[in-house]
Amino acid sequence: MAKDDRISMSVIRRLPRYYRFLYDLKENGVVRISSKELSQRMGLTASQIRQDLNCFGGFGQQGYGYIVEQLYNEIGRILGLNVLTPAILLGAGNMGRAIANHMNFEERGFKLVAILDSSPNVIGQRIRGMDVLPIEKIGEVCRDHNVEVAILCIPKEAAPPLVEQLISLNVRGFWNFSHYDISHNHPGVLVENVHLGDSLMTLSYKLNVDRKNNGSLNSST
Amino acid sequence: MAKDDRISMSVIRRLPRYYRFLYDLKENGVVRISSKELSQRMGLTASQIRQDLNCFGGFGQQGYGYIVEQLYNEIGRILGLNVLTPAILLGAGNMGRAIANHMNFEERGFKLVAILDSSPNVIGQRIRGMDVLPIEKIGEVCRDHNVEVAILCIPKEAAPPLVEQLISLNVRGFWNFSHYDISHNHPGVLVENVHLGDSLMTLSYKLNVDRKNNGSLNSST
DNA sequence: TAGATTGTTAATCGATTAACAATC
DNA sequence: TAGATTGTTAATCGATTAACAATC
Repeated sequence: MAKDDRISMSVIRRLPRYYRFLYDLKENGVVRISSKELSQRMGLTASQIRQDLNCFGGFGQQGYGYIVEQLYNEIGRILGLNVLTPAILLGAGNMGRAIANHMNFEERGFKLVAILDSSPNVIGQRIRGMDVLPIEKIGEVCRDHNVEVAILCIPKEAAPPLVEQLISLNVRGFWNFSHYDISHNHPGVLVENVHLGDSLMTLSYKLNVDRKNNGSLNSST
Repeated sequence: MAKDDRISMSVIRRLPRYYRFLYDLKENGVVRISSKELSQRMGLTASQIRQDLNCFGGFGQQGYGYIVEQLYNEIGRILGLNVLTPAILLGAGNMGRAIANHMNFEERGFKLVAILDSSPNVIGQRIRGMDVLPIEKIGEVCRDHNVEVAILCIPKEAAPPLVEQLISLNVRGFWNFSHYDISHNHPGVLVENVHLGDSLMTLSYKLNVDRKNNGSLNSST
């Protein structure tokens, strides 16, 4: 349904944000919106919004704008949220537990089917209605549930061999919270990195630049 | 110390990753590295690495390369990790607790000075050696510790008024895990957004594109 | 019809890559 | 010195913005 197969990541990464804003508009009973008004609310240019959307098709009506609910649904479909991909979570430490409890997987295109860990302290604990399974069950779980995605909330050192094993078990996507860089080591595998430490250091940088340009006119966003 | 004040975010966002790779090299006893070898390990071009580093100064030696430890320290300094900015964490739910326990703030340029929440269920709980304080103490805490940064692990609805209050208390940086978009509503304020839901939906998109280009030759990274 | 707003092409801007002279 | 590799300029590539004809 896409007009072109090679859509740039810059465009893709804006889609979830459009999706959030459209959801809010929808909830507030807004029926239609023009690229101009949406651009003002989101802090973008109207041109960019129209360009982005037209990568996937003409969802608007000339002279009228976009129907909020329809556009919301289209973007959800483009993001593939209608298909629930089976995923497992590896590592039930602080971060793993938070992700398991906090994320709304079903509304983001995933179904969490199991949580696994290697530590006897956490195996058997109950998280989000699931028993934490011993890591040894990984093969069984992947086979039984056709697991396609692994969420890595494990220490860096543990990552490399686990990634190898998971790939051999037909896992082809990773939501990676570990400090290990999967991407370029494994071409063909789909990776979304969440490097929280990197994000925090970026904020540190911004603060420091701001300090230098101190009392003066400036601030970098 | 920067050669130019306006360094693009594309460059900045690569710095933490350089920092991680250099740390590993350092730990493995590697003393010097050329842009070429680093580029191969990181999956970048050597050209890009040299361009990036030269935004901040000439850290290398012609004919030799870069001294790993020195470059590591320089990048740390550029990121401002030597200055510990006082920060508070708002919201001691799953995500807030995970962030408090999991993040190595001191090595990323921050010092976590307090955790606050509005729910009687969590107020008084002990997290990382700190009692969770009632949200009403926010003014006192900000004043006493010269808090510059707030980490938002709160629901979307709670964010807007809190952000206003925090700005009036001289908080000028946000590490934002909430679904509320601070950035363009508050120019001049420094924001680093961590939209985990957006990241997850992006992964969903990649999987779906891959499904379409199925058995065939392709996969988008 | 007149007014509004899209879809799309063209112009601009920025980021990445290539090339090479400078120099350790 | 010869070889290696940087720092930096020039060329290319991609992404954003502007403009406008198409059309609801």
